[in-house]
Order: sequence, then C-alpha cells, then structure tokens
Amino acid sequence: MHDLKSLRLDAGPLIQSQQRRQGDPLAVQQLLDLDQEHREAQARLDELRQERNTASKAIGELKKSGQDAEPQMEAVRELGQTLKILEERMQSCDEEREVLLFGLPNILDPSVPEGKSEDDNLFVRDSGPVTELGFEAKAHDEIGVALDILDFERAAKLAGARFVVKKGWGAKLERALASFLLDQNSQRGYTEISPPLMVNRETMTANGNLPKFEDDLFGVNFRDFFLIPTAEVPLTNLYRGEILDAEMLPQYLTAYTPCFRAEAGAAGRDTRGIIRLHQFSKVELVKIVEPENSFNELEKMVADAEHLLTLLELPYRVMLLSSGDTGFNAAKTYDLEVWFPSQAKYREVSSCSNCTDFQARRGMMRYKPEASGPTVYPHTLNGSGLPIGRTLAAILENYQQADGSVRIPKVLQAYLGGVEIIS
RNA sequence: GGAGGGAUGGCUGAGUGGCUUAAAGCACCUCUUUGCUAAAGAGACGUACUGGUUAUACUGGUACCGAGGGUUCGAAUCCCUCUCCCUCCA
Repeated sequence: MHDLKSLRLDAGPLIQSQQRRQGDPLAVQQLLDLDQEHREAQARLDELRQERNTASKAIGELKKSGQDAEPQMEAVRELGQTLKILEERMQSCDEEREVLLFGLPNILDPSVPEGKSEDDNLFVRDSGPVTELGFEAKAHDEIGVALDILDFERAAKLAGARFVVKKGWGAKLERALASFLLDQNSQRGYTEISPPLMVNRETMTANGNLPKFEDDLFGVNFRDFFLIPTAEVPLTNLYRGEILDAEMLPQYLTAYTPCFRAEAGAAGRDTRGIIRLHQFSKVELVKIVEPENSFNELEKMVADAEHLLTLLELPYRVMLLSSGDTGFNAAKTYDLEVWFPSQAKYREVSSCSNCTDFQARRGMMRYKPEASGPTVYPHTLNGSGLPIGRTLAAILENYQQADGSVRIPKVLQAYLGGVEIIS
C-alpha cells in the first residue's frame, strides 16, 4: 500500500513505476481524484460532527440546570439525519478508494531493469557449468513414477489434477529436505516458526493477496478463512498491528508449511510433474528489517538461498527480474533458477523480494527507532529457502543415472539413514 | 454440547449515559538534586486522518476503549450480532 500523503505531494514515482510495470497508469490519477473527493467529504463531515458535539454538550448543560432543551434536541435530531446520509456516502467513497489503493502494486526500485516480461530479466551470476549426464535426461515425473515414489494417477483420484502422492523414498525425501533446509536456515540466524495454515481476510489483505488476487487462493467455507499460498503470509503478519521496539529488529523467520494455490491463470502450463501443483510444501524465509538495511538484507537473503543450492550441489543461476516481471508486492526481486536437464533450461525455485514498507503499511506494523521518537514502517523481505517440490524435482533430474536410479545429495544422506542411491 | 465471566493506551488496571482520550500504577522520555552498580522529586507521554503553513515543532477538528450494527440530542458505558480469551460442568 502507498502513503497517500506523499502520493498527493508527488505521484511521479508511482506513475513511472506503473508505466515500467506495464500497468494501468490511469489508476493513480483515479485514486488521487477519489482521494480529493474523499477529503472534501471528510472535512464536511468533521464540521457537522463538531457542530453536533458542541450542541449536544450544550443540551447537557441546559438539562443539568433543569431547563427545557426540546427545541435544541430537535435541531440536533435533524442534524443527525443529514449526518447519516453523509456518512453513508463517505463509506462508499472510502471503500472505492480502498479498492484502488489496495490494488496498486509496490513502487519499483530504480535498480530494477527495464523490461516487459521474464525474457528481459537480467543475468546476475551462475554456479558454473550445468549437469552433464552423458545420456538422454528423463523428466523428473517420469523418473519418479518409474521409481514408484511419485503417483499422479492416484493423486488425481483423491483430489484431481495438479496433485501428487509421494511414496516411500519420495515421502522420505520430502521430510529429509524439510529438515535439512530448516536446520540450515536456523544456523544462518532464522527463527523457526510453525504458523497456522489458514488465515483470515485481514491477514491476506495485509500481505497483498487480497483484494486483488482472491482467484488465486483457496477459501475455506467454514468461515472467512483462506489456505495460505505461502508461509510468507503468516510470517509477514506475525506482528501486524503492533508497534515493535527497535531491539526486536531485524527479525529473521523461517517456516516449513504446505502451500495452496488455485493456479487460476496457469491453465495448460506445467501440467506434467510437480513443478506447479495446487498443494506443495515449501520452506520460506522472511525478514523484517529497518528500512535503511533492506536492500543489503535482500542480497544476504539471496546468498542464504544460494547457500542451500550450493550444499545440494544443484546448478543454478541468479536473475534480477525486469520491471514487467516483478511481482505486486515487490520493489525488487531476484529469482534463483535451477537447471532442469530434461528441459535443458533453468526453472525458478526461489524468488527473493524486498517489499519495502508496502506490506508493513498494509498491516500497520511499525517500530520505534528511538524510544521517544516517531513510529516507522519496517521493510519486509521474503524468499523461498527452498520449495520442497521443485527442489525434489531438480534433485531427481540432476542426480539421475543411466539405469534409472537416483543418487542422493551428500548433505541429505544423513537425513535418510545414510542411503546413497534410490532405485 | 451446557453455564458463566471477560476484551480499555507499551503493560497492569479503574471507569454503567454528558465533568473521560480515558483515573491510578509500571515502563519509556526530559529536567532537577544527591551520588558507588542507583534513589528521590518535577514534567512530558496513544494512534490514524485532516485544517492552520511546504516539512518539523506548535495548535484546531474528527474518529478510535475486540469487530460490526442499533438506541439516544449525546455511548467506553445501554441493546443486538459476531470474533477471541478465561472459568466451571458434561
């Protein structure tokens, strides 16, 4: 969310950012117009309320001295009617403004490269040469089915398309990966959190998923709950509505959770395998930091995620997302992409984003840099560290052998009772 | 499943229709005084929006006492619905 006060003063940065994102540049002007209207209505409303308050006080005085106040009361009664109408109009104006305001994406950082899509993302660095198998690479789902560790047909029976059953070593690998990733993240200073997997509307709104992206979420009929699409949601909301002491920053948080995504706009994409499912597990990284450190913290978060891929010995590259490909909440995003031999391409495994004060403002999360000073919005960052499903797929593909068996990355062997190969 | 109690500022907690943005205490901040790991005294001290001025300071106004509605000239206070917490019973 944006600060309306500074927007009024200078909407330039947001308008430019909107253009760079290929977004609707008119929305900003619409918002400003509506805000103007809103403020004028608010001023009128405040005036009338003041009138009512003073009149009511006077009535109280009259009554205390035992005088008749009926004429005055009648007048205020009428005022009340006018107020009611005005209040209703205010409310709809308010709602309209909120929808616009909450629907505008974050302002891009100047360092974000110009571009329309992912094709314009900027190469930053890679881990070196990609895997040379020496035989024709099989796709991860083919390997998984052959080893009887992935079962798509029975998953379809249980739930439908875009689900998977993991079995035997497949299930164990998932558990091993989760433990490994959490242990590593803990060592690098992140506090492990096990949050609710369902959250309410306020939480989803503060995070940025609502009101704009409701179609991407799974709702829960029982109440106005939503299944989390990522642990980023509960983690960035942990301190929502609070004013934190400066000593509480920075917060480094990590959580292992299932994630649920409707994938509404992804029809036909990645229909095979476990790259894009309605349900997948992920270990997430979230940071809540002081504003002046946030871009430096982003670089450190990328390094934390890279460290995991390095330990797993998976070839990867780091890309800086272009303006057109940077997500709604983010001011700047790095993608980590892992090599998939069967596709002969790098595929995204981790998006590390600096969301600046965008989410903190939506959730009214603040802190006091100095005990007697003003309150300030901290910056939030998030990144995967790492997604279990895609990492598992990458392991199957990069560690596959000609005979169909799959070697286990060294760092995971201890988590799997010392097993080195599954066949 | 049944019965009851509760939700107030950073924290504890008073407040059943106007004198309440809200007592008191603690914490934090400033100042004063004495000074050995600190004590005493004084003062200031909520958030958001908005006007006086572009910003800070100051100051006017409005809203906010779990959330949303209602009653009333006037609501933290009365009524209704919901959420959450606690106690007891099953």
